[in-house]
Amino acid sequence: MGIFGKRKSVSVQTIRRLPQYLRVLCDLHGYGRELVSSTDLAEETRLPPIVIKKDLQAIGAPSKLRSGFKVKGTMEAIENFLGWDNLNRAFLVGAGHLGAALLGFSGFKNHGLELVAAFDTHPERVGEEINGVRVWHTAQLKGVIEEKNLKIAVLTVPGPAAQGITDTLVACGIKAIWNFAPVKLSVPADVVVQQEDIASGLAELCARLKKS
Amino acid sequence: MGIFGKRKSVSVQTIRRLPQYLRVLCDLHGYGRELVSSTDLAEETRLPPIVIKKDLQAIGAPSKLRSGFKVKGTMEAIENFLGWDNLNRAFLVGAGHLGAALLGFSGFKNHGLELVAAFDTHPERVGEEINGVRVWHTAQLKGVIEEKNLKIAVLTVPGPAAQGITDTLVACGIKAIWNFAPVKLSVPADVVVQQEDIASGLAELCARLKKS
DNA sequence: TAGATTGTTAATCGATTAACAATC
DNA sequence: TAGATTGTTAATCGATTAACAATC
Repeated sequence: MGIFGKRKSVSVQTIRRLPQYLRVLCDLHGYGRELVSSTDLAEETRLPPIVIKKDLQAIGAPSKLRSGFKVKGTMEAIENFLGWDNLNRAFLVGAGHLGAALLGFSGFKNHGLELVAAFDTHPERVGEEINGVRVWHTAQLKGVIEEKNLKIAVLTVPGPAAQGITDTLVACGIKAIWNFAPVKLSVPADVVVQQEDIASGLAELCARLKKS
Repeated sequence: MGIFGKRKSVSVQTIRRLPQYLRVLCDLHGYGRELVSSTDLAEETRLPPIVIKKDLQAIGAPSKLRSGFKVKGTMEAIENFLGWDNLNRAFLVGAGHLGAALLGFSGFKNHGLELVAAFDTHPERVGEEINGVRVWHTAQLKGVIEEKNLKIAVLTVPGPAAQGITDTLVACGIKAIWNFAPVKLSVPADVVVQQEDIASGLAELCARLKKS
């Protein structure tokens, strides 16, 4: 964001496609490819080439006229745009199966997210380590958050518990919540809530299945 | 779909919002409410009332002029539209943490999906029951699928295994795949693949966090 | 009646798509 | 040169939003 005011904002649709590009670029980079055209990327992602060209242009990905986009530079542009070039330390609340699945997903480190603590209320989970991450009792939330100065929460608790935990998180000064519970959370305007609703995907699947 | 040809198709955006409405309607129905206006629903979901009105009109939800939409009838309209009024039997491949999380999610029964089998290659998982669902060895895929006449697969295997399993599934005559692996699957045109990409949500969160 | 609401049509907005110039 | 590609502008399309009539 320069001194000349904000540039035209990038659409959510574009933002949500970026990780796809990043995965392909990462592979290509591994093979030693230096340039890639939008038609090449289109083949891999099965998106229209023009969409890809526009998306990459929107985030200012470097290119060579006539030859395509620079693989390494474009990776860096995406990572920089998403802030994935430095790690955000985050923590997880609700160390059930879903929580454990997320803790076990090593890919987050490449996505700017490092889970450094987990919380749960089940006595048999508290004190455990899942994938090297200590599980604390939820009662210790405030203390650990403040000590480690954490600002991002991943919420994988059962629906009925979500709003209560959220209120605590907000009181602790959390700035972002990635919510996997199927519940609309009430938060102050300055807290970012990213809702992950698995039912939406299922609905889409079912609708497409009916139509086909 | 009447004999006069297909009605104007409902947008994916609308489809993905339907489960939200269904949840609120379900609550209201539990309280005995019979009618609900789009402004009421807007308050609960924090979507613009006009969006809700349009969405519900698009699927032909019943209403009473001036009084709002009929709670029970609208629930039925959504469930019917999504095919959630009768259960689709499905199975899961990959009984790790994420798979176990999905098997443990009882909510699917209200969403038209019943997981009746799971598959994995880890010897210590095979033969187990997770939430009452038997885990078979992946080698038994074909036999079990045919015996139970299953058409819908939920894929929760590691990325590198996804395409291989998919080829097997396609050969078994599967019609739909709900894919949680961050991999674009290659399938014939008549197989529906619903891609669930967790990185998209994270990208959106990170972009919003940077902007705020 | 007044007011809140659905029903319906029109206007707006922005994402996608197309077109074509520039260029190596 | 010819061809493939980015760069850039314009056209299209469809979702969202607004407006207002009908009505109980």
